[in-house]
Amino acid sequence: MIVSSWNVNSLNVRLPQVLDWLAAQQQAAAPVDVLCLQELKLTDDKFPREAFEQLGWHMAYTGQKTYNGVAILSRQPLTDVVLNNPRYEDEQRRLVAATIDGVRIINGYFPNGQEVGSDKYAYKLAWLDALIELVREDLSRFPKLVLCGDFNIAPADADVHDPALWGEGLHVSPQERARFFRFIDELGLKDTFRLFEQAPKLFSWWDYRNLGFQKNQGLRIDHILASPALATSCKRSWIDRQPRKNKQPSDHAPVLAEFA
DNA sequence: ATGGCTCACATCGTGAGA
Repeated sequence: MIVSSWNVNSLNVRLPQVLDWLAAQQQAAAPVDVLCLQELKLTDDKFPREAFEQLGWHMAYTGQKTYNGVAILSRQPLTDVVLNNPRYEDEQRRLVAATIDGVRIINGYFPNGQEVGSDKYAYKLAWLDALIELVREDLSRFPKLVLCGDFNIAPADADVHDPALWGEGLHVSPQERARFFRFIDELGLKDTFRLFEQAPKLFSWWDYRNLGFQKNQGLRIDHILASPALATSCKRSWIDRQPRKNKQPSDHAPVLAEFA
């Protein structure tokens, strides 16, 4: 099973690119089985369900106008679909979970946080705390579990193009990183990307401004975490930079992980 | 160097993203 995650920054704008990307993956030796999307920026009635259904995809999604919105597309049917975190009252549509072929998939668009110390930052931390409890609970029911999406956290300095520049700011602050590592150290999840030898300076997001992509001034903030029972079968984990080279690209690139 | 770009909006400047 290949699981992928892509913050598309408006599914309205990016739908043709998503369809192109999926078609290209179909040509690969091991095609994508699951695609988790974030930042749909559209309400459920505007979700392009038919476009995906025609291609045989099953899906679950929850969206809102202008902001947020998440979806899971799957070749196999989804069961036990949960929209949002039942443990956290939230107007913002940031979480969708489903079980696919015995694997629990939790897809999140984690809050940005805007600025360390702001109200939105406090919301980010509280949202993370509630997610940790949700994942803890799900792990007891689903030994094979994936937590993926746009975490808006760069876990380590290796995930930052210029650690000195970013300092302890948003996406790299100790409080955000501490929560990321609770998934790892406390719940036992593995950052699939770091299970393998990787080249330096590989990122999943680059600022639109100032030629960020061309200069590779990016962050690795999109992640695929896997439970211990699943991580043992992880064969590779990588980032597909290709779509970031598209005309009118998302500022994020898809991340992928293959499980035997 | 905090801007620069891109998106959405009961748009034509503003807020948000990261």
